[in-house]
Amino acid sequence: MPVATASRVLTRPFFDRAVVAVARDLLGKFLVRRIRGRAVAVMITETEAYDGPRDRACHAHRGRTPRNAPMFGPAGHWYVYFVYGMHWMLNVVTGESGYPAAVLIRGVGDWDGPGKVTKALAIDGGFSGKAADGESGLWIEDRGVVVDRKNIRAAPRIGVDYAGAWARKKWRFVLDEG
DNA sequence: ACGATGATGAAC
DNA sequence: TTCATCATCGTA
Repeated sequence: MPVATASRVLTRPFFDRAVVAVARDLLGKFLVRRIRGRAVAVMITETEAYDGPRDRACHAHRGRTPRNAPMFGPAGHWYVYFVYGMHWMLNVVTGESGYPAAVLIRGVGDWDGPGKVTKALAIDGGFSGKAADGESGLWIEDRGVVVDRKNIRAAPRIGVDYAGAWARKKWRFVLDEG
């Protein structure tokens, strides 16, 4: 007899909203990675929003390229890219198709730093453009964790000083310990 | 404070 | 084809 689970896989309607709202709402959700039949789940504790062609910190600011193409696609898909010759960055696409926006998963569980997240869960560019679902082996679940608004801290995004005024927008969200 | 390390995109 | 840049991390 299966036990009713509080776990719910997040689908397109969750992601098909304004990117800043999605970034905030992803705190307390679980990133789940299937490896050899096992599901490894870790709670999302830090995110950043990248919002469209006008946001100078967003990769889509300079238009569509082969790399950032997934950002222009439908919400609920991964955008994964390689930086600094070493690290894979995991983003999930948000908003309506054609509008390039995505949330960077910066921290999960005890792993602070987007490069550590992908390394720990064996995530690489092969996921870019794939759907965030069971088929891709990487998805996000709501496991019933209730996040108090008071435990969410908003701060400027990391590593985007080149973006001028856009670098000062508080589009980074951190889940503080309750 | 800095070097590792290589894909990306824009310029030529 | 070259070149500067880069949504980072570990070590000093």
